[in-house]
Amino acid sequence: MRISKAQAQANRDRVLAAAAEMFRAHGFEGVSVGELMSAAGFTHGGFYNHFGSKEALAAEALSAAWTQMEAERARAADLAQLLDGYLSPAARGAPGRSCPAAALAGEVSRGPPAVRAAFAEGLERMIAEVEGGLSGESAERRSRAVALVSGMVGALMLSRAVPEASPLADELLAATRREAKRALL
Amino acid sequence: MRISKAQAQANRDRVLAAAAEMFRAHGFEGVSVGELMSAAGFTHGGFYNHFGSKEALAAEALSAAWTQMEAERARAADLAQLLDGYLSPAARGAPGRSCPAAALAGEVSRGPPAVRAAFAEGLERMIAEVEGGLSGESAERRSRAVALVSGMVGALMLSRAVPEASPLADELLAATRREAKRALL
DNA sequence: TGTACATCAGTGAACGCGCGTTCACTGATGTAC
DNA sequence: TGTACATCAGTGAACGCGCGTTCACTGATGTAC
Repeated sequence: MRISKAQAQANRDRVLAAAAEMFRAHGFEGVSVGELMSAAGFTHGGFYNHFGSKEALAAEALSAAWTQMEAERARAADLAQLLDGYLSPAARGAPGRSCPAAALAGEVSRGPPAVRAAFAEGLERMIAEVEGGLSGESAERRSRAVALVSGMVGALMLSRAVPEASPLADELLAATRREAKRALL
Repeated sequence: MRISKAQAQANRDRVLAAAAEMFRAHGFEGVSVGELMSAAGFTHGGFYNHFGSKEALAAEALSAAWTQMEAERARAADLAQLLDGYLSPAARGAPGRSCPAAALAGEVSRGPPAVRAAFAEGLERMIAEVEGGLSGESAERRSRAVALVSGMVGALMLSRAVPEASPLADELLAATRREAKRALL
């Protein structure tokens, strides 16, 4: 049965939103087209009415995830607050709703150019935002922002890779929070 | 045809070494049992004479990769040299022969407990080694080492995820090298 | 030391399964007149 | 405004394929006597 254009667009958005969350939670390879469509409330066959391939969706979902994360970041008053949110146990336990880089960097590094480009675009915006929260001379700020973002992403990833509820898992988050704040002052 | 015990052990080691490299280069899911055995010079059927499952091999190969990386690290005279090697374009281009954490953290975070345990064990040794290269008061050293390792792993991963040969790819490596060395002094 | 037999590493065909993608079909929506 | 027809989003069966794993078989190695 055909559907109104507005409804079709809304349905497409539902699939994209499900992908942005599920890909972060389980990885690109950990989610099938069928699971994705089913989570959005459809059967798998209609997928190709909206997206050219699973790979094309991956790039688009990655961009959507970055956009969503920017809205989240905008709620932090300053860099210290952003750090506390980013490196929190809550973020650790909700990969589907937190940083795309921490969730997907590994798969992206083995992925197609379109996905890598979407990844880099969002990462650049995150670096720019962190840089905006730093004080000091300009060239030095950029370098510090890049290193800080690397530390944030690395800490969150490692914290998730280590056995759940191990002391090291918490230590990985706490150490970067502490050292980063020390450097901010 | 049956084979001598020594030969069988050597063959098992060949498979394990191939796995330690190929898993890092292409991810656990990016390498099939058949490809693995073929790279080691065998047909796929014999795999289960040596390993209980692909998953069991993953845990063992991860440990092997960490051990190999420790031998590599031992060649650095001090922390600055270790940083330069770890965050080099050469390491970036050879994931199969560099840090298991930077190559596999994402998949490990969605993996079984045995794999996560093997991951954490190697990571703890890396942290301890970095801590040994730091000066200052003890409790503070540990925290700095944990944050430093997070930054190193994050920078290498991100550098690989971003489009090849982009300025950002080099910048990610350079910024953490620079900021980490500044903090060492 | 020599002989007979059990063991088991490696081979390659076969298995069941889930995957991404295709396709004929349906019927409400959009459009031409 | 009403009518006839083309369009196309969603459905569900079907496709070809590669995967992890199993299995019967081979024949050199290891072992018991």
